[in-house]
Amino acid sequence: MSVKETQRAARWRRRKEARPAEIAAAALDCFAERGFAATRLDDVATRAGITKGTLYLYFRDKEDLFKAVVRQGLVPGLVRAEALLAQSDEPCLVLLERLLLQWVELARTPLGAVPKIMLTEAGNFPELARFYVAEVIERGMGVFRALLKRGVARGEFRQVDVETAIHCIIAPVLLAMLWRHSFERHEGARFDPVRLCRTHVELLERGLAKTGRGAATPRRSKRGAR
Amino acid sequence: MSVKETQRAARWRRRKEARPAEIAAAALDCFAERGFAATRLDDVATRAGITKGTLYLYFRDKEDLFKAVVRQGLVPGLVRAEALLAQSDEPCLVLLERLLLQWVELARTPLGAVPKIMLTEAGNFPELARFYVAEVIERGMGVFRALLKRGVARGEFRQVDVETAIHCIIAPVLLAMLWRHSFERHEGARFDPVRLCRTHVELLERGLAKTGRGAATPRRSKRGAR
Amino acid sequence: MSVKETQRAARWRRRKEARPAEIAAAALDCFAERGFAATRLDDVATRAGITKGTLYLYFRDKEDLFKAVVRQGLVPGLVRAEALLAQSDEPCLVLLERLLLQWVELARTPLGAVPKIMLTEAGNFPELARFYVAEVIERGMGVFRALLKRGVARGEFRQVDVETAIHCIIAPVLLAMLWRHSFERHEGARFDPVRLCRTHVELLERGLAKTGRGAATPRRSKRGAR
Amino acid sequence: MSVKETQRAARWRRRKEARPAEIAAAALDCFAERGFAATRLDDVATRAGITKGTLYLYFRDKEDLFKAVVRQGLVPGLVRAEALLAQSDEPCLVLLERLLLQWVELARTPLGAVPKIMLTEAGNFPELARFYVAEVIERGMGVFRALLKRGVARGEFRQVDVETAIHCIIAPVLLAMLWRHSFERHEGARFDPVRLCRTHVELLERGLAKTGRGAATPRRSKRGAR
DNA sequence: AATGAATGAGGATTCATTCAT
DNA sequence: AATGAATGAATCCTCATTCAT
Repeated sequence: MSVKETQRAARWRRRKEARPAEIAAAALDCFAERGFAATRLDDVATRAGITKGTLYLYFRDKEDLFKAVVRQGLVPGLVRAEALLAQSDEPCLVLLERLLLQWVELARTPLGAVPKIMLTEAGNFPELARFYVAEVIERGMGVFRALLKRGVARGEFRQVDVETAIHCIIAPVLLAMLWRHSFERHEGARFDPVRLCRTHVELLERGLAKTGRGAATPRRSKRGAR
Repeated sequence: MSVKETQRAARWRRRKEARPAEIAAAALDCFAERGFAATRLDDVATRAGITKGTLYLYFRDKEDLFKAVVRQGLVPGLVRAEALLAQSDEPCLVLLERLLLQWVELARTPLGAVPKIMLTEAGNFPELARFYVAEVIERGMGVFRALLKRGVARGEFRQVDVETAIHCIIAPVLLAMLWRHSFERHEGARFDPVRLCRTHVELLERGLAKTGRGAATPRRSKRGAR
Repeated sequence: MSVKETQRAARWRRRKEARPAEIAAAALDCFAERGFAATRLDDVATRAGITKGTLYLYFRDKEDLFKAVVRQGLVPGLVRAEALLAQSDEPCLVLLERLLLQWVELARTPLGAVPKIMLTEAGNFPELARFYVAEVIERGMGVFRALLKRGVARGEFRQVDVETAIHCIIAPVLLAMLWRHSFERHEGARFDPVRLCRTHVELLERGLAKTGRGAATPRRSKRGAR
Repeated sequence: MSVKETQRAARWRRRKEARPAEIAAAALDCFAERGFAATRLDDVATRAGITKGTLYLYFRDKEDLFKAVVRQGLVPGLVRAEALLAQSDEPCLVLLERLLLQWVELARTPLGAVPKIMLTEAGNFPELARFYVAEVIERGMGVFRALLKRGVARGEFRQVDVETAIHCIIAPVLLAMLWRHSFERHEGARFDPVRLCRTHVELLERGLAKTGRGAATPRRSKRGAR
């Protein structure tokens, strides 16, 4: 085998190994645009620069492709978030804002569509749903759980129902992502994710703050036994 | 017309008038289970105890049927909310909690699936999206907009970016509904919508409260020009 | 039975007897507009001021209705034409023009659509086709056959292949009617049926004329044996 | 690419290129038998030896298929006619007869059914009607228009209302085609298209002839200003 | 006699998947 | 490894016809 042939073969192999990722990337774009069911494999193939038949060399079927997209798309961001949390020693509120801002950036990318797609397809892919809950949702919530606990432990946050508060914290960011990839594309009513984040953090800042004498206390105390 | 005939006609008419609602109810169940696109009208018909053709006596097409579901299912709640807001003179925070709790109840019913469906299908059914934005989203946000403005005007809430804050307020409730009708059905990780609401309101209570000397202010003030 | 009741009953009966004709008239309009297959019985019923179910009290099915339309619509004109031919003693060419002009007037009425519909549906209703050929076409051609023969016999026309010439004579008028009820409705390229008739008669005048020395003869004679 | 591969590809390609024509041919037969609307694509596919889905690889929809049939079936004849007219220098009457005879031959083939189909469906498929008027009717009339004008210009024909005369000239041939594909299939009353043509040309020969002293003139002149 | 609610067969179209090349 | 022609199941919607009232 000549050198040239070896190189060619190497390029081929590289090419072959890159293929699945290339296809998954193309698929993500399509899924983001139209959802799972409405995406035609023909379009995926075209966007990936191959033909429909070739898809089936790499993925058993449409579902298989979808799984690959999800698996490929979401973990890296989580790893980064976990690293940030582990390494940084900034005030928890600052960290919180940083995390949320980082996350909400996804809204602008096709990856931001994954939650929407998962929401849709969870029912049809129980196994994938399990994977997603375990590997993405739980892990993501884990980051915020750790942060909240740290905040409370350090006295930066007041005592809160941590598990529940997590939902309150992530909800607006998730909403931003869902919105962006659904109504916003077709309908006015746009809103700025970053601004949303800021306002949200502002609310949280007070909502989570330790306060012996906040204006809020009176009402709660009145409600008593409830 | 004899008495007998009148009765007969009445029964007919009652039947005819009941049909759309019956069908819409059956449709809601189907849509909730499989989404809009994946629902077969044949299934809807079967569940409603009629045949496919009969559907078309009452609804122009699938989208029309979905609109009817939305109108029948969601609009009454909005009307009630608007009425409550207009009539009640309770503190805004109390009203806020009442509205959120009322709303989050939907999570337990098939109606709670509608937001998920819309989020999912908005991209593929623009006309439906327009309808939903206009008839439900704008209107629902209108309620919270009015409430927030009233709170600020009366000095019950501090000055906030109202438009953005709306999203922060509704996000957790929406999230609860989406969750319930996607992952929760197949996957553990359950959470209690009511408890979520309470915690959320608790956070908002402080987050929205007017406070000259809250624990939160220091950091913000440090950030200055921002 | 009171006088009033008798009158009412009479009106009813009259009504009842008029119904089929009313319905057929409405059906003609519909058939003329959309053709046989594309006409919905619902539309016919609406136009006749009744409901779909009532149609079936008077006509076995759609085909039966169609037959009634044809039978009702076309015979009167033929009778008139036959009468004219029998009574008038004008020159044959004058009669010919009169007949054609009278006939082409149909182009402007819904009845003008019947030939088009028959042409179309002959294949699907063999029995109706038989009826139409016998009762309308043969009879109509009979009129022109008689006229041509009379013209030849009287020396007003030259010797022609009568059977074939009939087709040449009626073709433009038929074409006018077909055109009017098909392309003309949607597409420019309009033409005036009356003018067509005049030009046609003008051609026929010479084409049928006895002429020992017309400009035409030379070529024919050259072709000889043909 | 090896020789073998080239051949293989060639066979494939030939197949692929042959398909549309094969399908269109099958479609023509079906359309001729039942008309446009009544033809089921399933039948077309079966007759073409393929399945329904394959149709859609080659034709966007039913209308597109019909257009292909027209293009494939009728346009070549028009092109030939146009060429004949452009090249030949024979007397106009001879050309006219040649064109009509050529054209009337279609009556015997399934292609002869196309005018009937178009007449029928023009109302329900406006887009098709537009296409047909533009691509076939206008073009076909153009041939005869040119011929008539040439004849008049050269003094072979007398002055006639060219636009209207066109209709008189083509009407019998059209009628022959319509007849053949409607009543004649089910009903006696046959007639010979070629003979019709001859008689028609014979009439036209005289009808179009320049005549200073034809037998026809007297009546016209008597009617004066008309 | 009239109604009109209900039916269900029927057809166009789409697209994931297969397989010969 | 790659292709792309072919498939056929799946689903929306229409409308002639029936029949209980």
